[in-house]
Amino acid sequence: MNQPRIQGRHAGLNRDQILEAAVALIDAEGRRALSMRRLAQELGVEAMTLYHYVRNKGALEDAIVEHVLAESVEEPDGDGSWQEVLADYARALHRGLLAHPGVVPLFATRPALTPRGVRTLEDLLGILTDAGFTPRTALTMVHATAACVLGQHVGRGDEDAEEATASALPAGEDLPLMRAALADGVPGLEERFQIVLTALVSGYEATLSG
Amino acid sequence: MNQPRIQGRHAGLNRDQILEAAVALIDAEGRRALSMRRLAQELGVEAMTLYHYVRNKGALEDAIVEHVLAESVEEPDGDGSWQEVLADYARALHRGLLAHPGVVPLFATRPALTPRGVRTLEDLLGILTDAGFTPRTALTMVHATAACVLGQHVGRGDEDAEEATASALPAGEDLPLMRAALADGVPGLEERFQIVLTALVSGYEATLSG
DNA sequence: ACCTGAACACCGTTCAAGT
DNA sequence: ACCTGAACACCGTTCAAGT
Repeated sequence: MNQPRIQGRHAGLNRDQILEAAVALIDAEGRRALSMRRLAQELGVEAMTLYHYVRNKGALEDAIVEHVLAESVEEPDGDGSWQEVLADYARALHRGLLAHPGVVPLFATRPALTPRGVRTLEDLLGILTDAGFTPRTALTMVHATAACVLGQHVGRGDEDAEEATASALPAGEDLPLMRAALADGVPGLEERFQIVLTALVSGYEATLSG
Repeated sequence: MNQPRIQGRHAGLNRDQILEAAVALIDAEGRRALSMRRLAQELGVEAMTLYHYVRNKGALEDAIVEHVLAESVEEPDGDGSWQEVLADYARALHRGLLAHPGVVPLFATRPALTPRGVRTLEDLLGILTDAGFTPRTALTMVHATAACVLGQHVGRGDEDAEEATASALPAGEDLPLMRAALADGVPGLEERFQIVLTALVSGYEATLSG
């Protein structure tokens, strides 16, 4: 990556290389490590070079979000109940965010889900409307579900914030239920994801029959 | 706020003033405007002065999150079904985030919900365990619900990212369901919050009877 | 105790210039 | 076309010094 190179010569850079390097940098050193200068260095190039491929840092962050989404969420295969298809979609997003925890905060700032991937969305809407939801309700459900999944990942901060919660319990106070709840360890991300997904799907079912 | 003041004299600053100024600054100019130097200027003080009240910028951000939470979520009153109490909790958080959209990204980076407010949490657990949930499930439910609410707010970015979604629809493509879904305008934050809250509560109910 | 000034090692971004 | 160097207006944070 840090090969010296004759000045003024093409570096042979392209947009995807930049995005992959950016994601790799974030995965390795956290999102605070992502700066135009640092990323350029990682690519063996001067910072200004990057401005030939992205308008500015904001656009770079948008592109990173898109890149991670495109990598984890794929088009639903035709078969399976709407419940399974929606759950698969949620699980794919969940896995994508698990794989790149450092990019989660970028989702928090950037336009979010599916400026691209409209095709995937259309397919999802098809399956949901076939099940009896209106197009508008279906779209709201998909967006809402994605936002719930994202929400579970947000605020996990520097990994073991969860440990902190446990030890931050005021020593003196009388909090029997909190202590009982934490006896088998702090409920983690996976547990929250599971309970949310189950509840949402079963809640949407109730909407349909009600 | 910008009164001149004799150098070396006490500014009469305190932590709450700093936090309120910080939230006001974020509300007025967005979270990118929050810098130690800028906040200090707003308080008529030198940047370094702030370091007497907060360890560093990260600690300041944590404190802002706590401050907004404390302001919006209050202890549940004893009566009402667990469904109503949980919904009230979600609505309070929702309103708090609506009131301070600029702080939403801070929740995305910081340890999140309830380093303080453990009392509120204990009360919520009491109501949920009375209804038949185990303490651990109850805690997971509360955290998961809060994360879902937060998730709806995340990625709203600079307000009208939603408009962008509508106009970003590829002109040529055949997306009848997307277009039908968007015919009455893009489903907004409020609509997503509503559908999620309803689905979660009804989904949790199903867990209980199942 | 509380506040400041100068300094250090960083940022994103512009612009004109190199090959 | 693609890359660079210098410059501008910022950052967070340290440290020693003022009152």
